[in-house]
Amino acid sequence: MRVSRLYAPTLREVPAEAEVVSHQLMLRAGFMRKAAGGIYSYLPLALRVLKKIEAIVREEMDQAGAQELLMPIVQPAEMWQESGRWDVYGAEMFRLNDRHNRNFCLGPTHEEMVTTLIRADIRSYRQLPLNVYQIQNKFRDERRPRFGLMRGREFIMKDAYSFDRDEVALDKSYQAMYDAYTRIFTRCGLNFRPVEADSGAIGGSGSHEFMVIADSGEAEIVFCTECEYAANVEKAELAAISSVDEPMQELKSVDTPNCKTIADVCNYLNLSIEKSVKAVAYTSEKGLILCFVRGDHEVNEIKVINTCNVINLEMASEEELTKAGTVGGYMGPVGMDPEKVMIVVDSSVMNMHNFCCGANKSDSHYLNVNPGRDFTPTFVADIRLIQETDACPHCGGKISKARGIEVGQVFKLFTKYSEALKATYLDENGKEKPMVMGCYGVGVSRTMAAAIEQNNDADGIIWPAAIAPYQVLVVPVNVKDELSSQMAEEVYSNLLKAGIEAAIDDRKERPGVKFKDADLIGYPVRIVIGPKTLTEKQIEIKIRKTGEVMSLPLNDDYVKAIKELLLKL
RNA sequence: CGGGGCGUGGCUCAGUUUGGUAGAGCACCUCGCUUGGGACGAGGGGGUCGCAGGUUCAAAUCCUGCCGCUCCGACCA
Repeated sequence: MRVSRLYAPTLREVPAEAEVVSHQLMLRAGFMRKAAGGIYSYLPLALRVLKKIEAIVREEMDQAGAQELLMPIVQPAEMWQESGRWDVYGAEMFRLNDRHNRNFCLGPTHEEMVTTLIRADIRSYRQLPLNVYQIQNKFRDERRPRFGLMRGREFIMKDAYSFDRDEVALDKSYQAMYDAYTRIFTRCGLNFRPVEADSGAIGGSGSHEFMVIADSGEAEIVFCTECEYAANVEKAELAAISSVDEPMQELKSVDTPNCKTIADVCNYLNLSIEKSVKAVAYTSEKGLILCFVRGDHEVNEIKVINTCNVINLEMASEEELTKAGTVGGYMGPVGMDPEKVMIVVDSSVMNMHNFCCGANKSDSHYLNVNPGRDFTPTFVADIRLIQETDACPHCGGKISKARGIEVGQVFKLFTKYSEALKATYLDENGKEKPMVMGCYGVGVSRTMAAAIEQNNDADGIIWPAAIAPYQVLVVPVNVKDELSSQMAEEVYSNLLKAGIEAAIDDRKERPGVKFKDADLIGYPVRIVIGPKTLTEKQIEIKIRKTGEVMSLPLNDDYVKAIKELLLKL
């Protein structure tokens, strides 16, 4: 590629709309341009990176026994109605009508499509297992598109779906995908970690997310410093904390004027925060949900959703609290009717004795509250968020927190869709059974952004060589200097002949401009050709990642040397 | 959806308080000069000031409504 012809307009200044570094750099380096909120055009450089990532994904998917196909983006409403998700999916689904006013959507995912496809063609256990995948644009009308490609409304995704005869076979398919994902992200040169993930209503140990470790990541993960355990904080399971046993004391009401937070109350009553219980109120389609955790703990909303088996969970309004006979800041389980309001109590709270909590009226708390005697929960469950002071749920070791960008997820669907959409097969006894499914996603465009998030410096992007748009840039320092120009062309052409993806900056620009753009775009290797080294019959090689500069003699060996160098980047 | 901020040439922004000729830097075009880390000089092109109403002799500026972008909270590759 000749940079003089390359459509990659670089910007000197950071566009005001970009907040995170990957977004800023992709705009500045001429990789993409915005069409609307969360919707972008990929310019040639970005497309090359995407194709590199896709090629790696394809190789590993094919290797793992999956077959590529391509399903429609425009999907009829009927199959979504059949699975029940047409109404559940809500505002996030891009919907449209055809000229006959029939309902369609732009595919946010393809479980319905693939299941209705497969059910028509697969009838026998002999045709299983089957794993199909596609790479395609997905559409989700996000509440809040942000961070450039990290959360777009249109994005590129690889989605795979496995069909097996039973759960044992699903485990094998799942493991094959898990291993393929590990290879994919390793080959992309990313620092990532698979973590246990919430699998929602489907339950079981059925999901892992692949997280690229980055401070700008939207997800929070915990990992053990002593064993292999790693999980999304949403998922991390916690055993009930036991408390020191002590005799029950008499329930007592105390005045706590203007003590609306747990810190206020403990301060005012001179009480240890571990002797207090705080409440968080939510509303859902099943009504009000009051959650109780120890004062120094936090509620994990995902766990609440799973425990109560609800879909929508929102913070309750003061009005709703009044109606339920309580008041914000002074909520407590004592005297609440578990028939009218869901009372969800964290299992650690059930081990506490003589604790303090709200009395459901202003400026008033109870002391010496005891589970069993003073209130009846609707549910007792692990509903709290893991904290860094907690022990590893697996080995009891010390845990640490980090942030991550979710670039992939593997998920056991079991028979959720095959039952809803009647995708069945006949086993060897002629018995009809639902296929056991799994689904596996890679955010391709997000992976590109994540790679930048993790690999950049003040000068620009530092592409891992495996996914760089071009691997080598040849820079003639001054195109008017005939010898430099000629030698640069020769080196460029030799690199191309050797199968190296090279570009040459043949623009009539000053060297500073070319160097700045080279760093910004992030070519892994830069070769500078100018009088300074040419007089010694050498070319200068600079490694973008390390800043290391070396000279190579201008003979037949330099192409080989560069090839070897690239393998190490 | 709720809450904040912002919409002025391609990009970054000034001008809005106090209404009166639309500006700067970068980018772009021409010429000259320059060439190892975003040079310099001269000349030039490009803006319905987000949109629609209103107030006024006069609106980028004041008023009303709408739209878009962005950040903070509930969702997810």
